[in-house]
Amino acid sequence: MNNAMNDTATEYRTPDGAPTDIVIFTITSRERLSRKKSLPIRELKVLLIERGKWPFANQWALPGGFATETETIHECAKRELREETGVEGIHIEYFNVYSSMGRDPRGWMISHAFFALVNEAYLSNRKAADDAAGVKLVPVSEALEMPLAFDHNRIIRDALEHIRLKMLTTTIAKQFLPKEFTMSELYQVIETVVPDFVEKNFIRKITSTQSRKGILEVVKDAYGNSKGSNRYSQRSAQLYRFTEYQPQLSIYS
Amino acid sequence: MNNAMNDTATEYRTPDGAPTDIVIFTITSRERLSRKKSLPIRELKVLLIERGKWPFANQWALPGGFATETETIHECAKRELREETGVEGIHIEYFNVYSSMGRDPRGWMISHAFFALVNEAYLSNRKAADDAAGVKLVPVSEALEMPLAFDHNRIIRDALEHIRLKMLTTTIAKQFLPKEFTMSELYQVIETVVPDFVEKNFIRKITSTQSRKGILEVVKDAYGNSKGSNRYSQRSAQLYRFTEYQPQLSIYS
DNA sequence: TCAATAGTGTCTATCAGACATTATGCT
DNA sequence: AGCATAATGTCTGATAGACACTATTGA
Repeated sequence: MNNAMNDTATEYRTPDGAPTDIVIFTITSRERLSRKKSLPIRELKVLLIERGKWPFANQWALPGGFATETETIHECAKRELREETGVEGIHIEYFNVYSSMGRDPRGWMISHAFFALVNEAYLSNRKAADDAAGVKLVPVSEALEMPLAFDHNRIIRDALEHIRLKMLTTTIAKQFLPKEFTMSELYQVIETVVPDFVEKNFIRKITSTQSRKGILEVVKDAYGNSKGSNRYSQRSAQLYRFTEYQPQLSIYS
Repeated sequence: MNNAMNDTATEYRTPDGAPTDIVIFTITSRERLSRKKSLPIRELKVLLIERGKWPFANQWALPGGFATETETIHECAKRELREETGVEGIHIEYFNVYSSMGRDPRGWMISHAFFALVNEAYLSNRKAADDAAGVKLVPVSEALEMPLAFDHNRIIRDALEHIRLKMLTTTIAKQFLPKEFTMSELYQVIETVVPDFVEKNFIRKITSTQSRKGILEVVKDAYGNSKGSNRYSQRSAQLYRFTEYQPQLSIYS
């Protein structure tokens, strides 16, 4: 049995670096021009930075940077996320490694790709400062069409596929929402990430279906009265929040 | 914005190697002693090799090896799998990276972990040759208790968590089954990987539930008669096979 | 006949999905 | 009143889950 692990590593050429790339997703929302009280237009965007140096100078790329030997890949990603957006404690998740030959003209680079989900509110203050510094939020559909540095188009495509799956099978939607939200906000967030999501009786299912009602809970005020919001409509809508509960999905049951 | 990606990589210390580790799962089945025609005892096992050299000489470890610059990490894993088990075209999937400091006394090693699901039949011929060469199949529960090399206990634990989730949400069960199988075989495989899986009306659900009946199809012979097997019972059981269909799971519908 | 597995009948509460209808409250 | 959003009523057929029951056939 020929097992390279039994040999010393020094016989081999070693990688020239272990960078991380982070696909930072956010959902922006803006009021519709026509009316004040109506559901906002939401858009899924990804944060890109403009490269200053070779390679791919002046091209747009994903934020990221090289890992050092004193940190794990995950710690590196968290650090880069903090440096790029100034936020911490945000949902960040590893999803794939990119290592094809020639993906980086600087040498043999094994890149570790993460995605992060950031609430628009966290980025808003940061945004003004970044406008001057070659940082922008781009609608995902546009980003996929741009000529990005390295294999970053591919990485964004893969990340998008991941968060679409996760949006439907986990409660990551909460990353894009305030703590308390209305059903139509939740529905819009899901729709924004997964465009072909259609669920006619959405409210009913969540609220009156035995097996699913554990996901959300009604928000009540100090007196036990249920709390509503009329941000988007005249009639106020019930506010909900996510619980800790994550349903077990199975194709066999 | 301090972005390391804009600097040249050569300013930094580089990793000493990019190994892959592969958690090769298989399900062994053996006849119950008491009776010939009865459901076999199935066990989830993982393939371990005995290390010959420093570090962790004579300790058991996951198979794997160093990637070279001319192959991707995924290609490396496939190659190692082929070298260890002699099989190709098997389900192999990347699931995490391990990079904590000091995980490998040889230096800064960023290890990429895969799991592979191999049908017992593929390994059986190989097994005799390997017995002499420090290769063995160990029940997963035992492997987790053994003092394995590196952080391989952790890697196996993570891999197990992954395949448990995948067993219930995808059709990877087919990797452990022959092309045509009975319901009780399928049920046993699921049970073996996910011990607390209980589904009383299993057969009925798969066969008569609109939304799920696309997963499996009844096997028919050349004359269109449905085909059965009486390997495990006197009364012959209907044979099924997986279709290409994978149901979409969602917590919201 | 028994043992071991395979498969069906039947019942109830719940759910999915469609569609119509009503509620709220600002302009 | 008109409007946009929120929420409920009502119907049909499908499903989940439980449990009892019948079927098959080698030893």
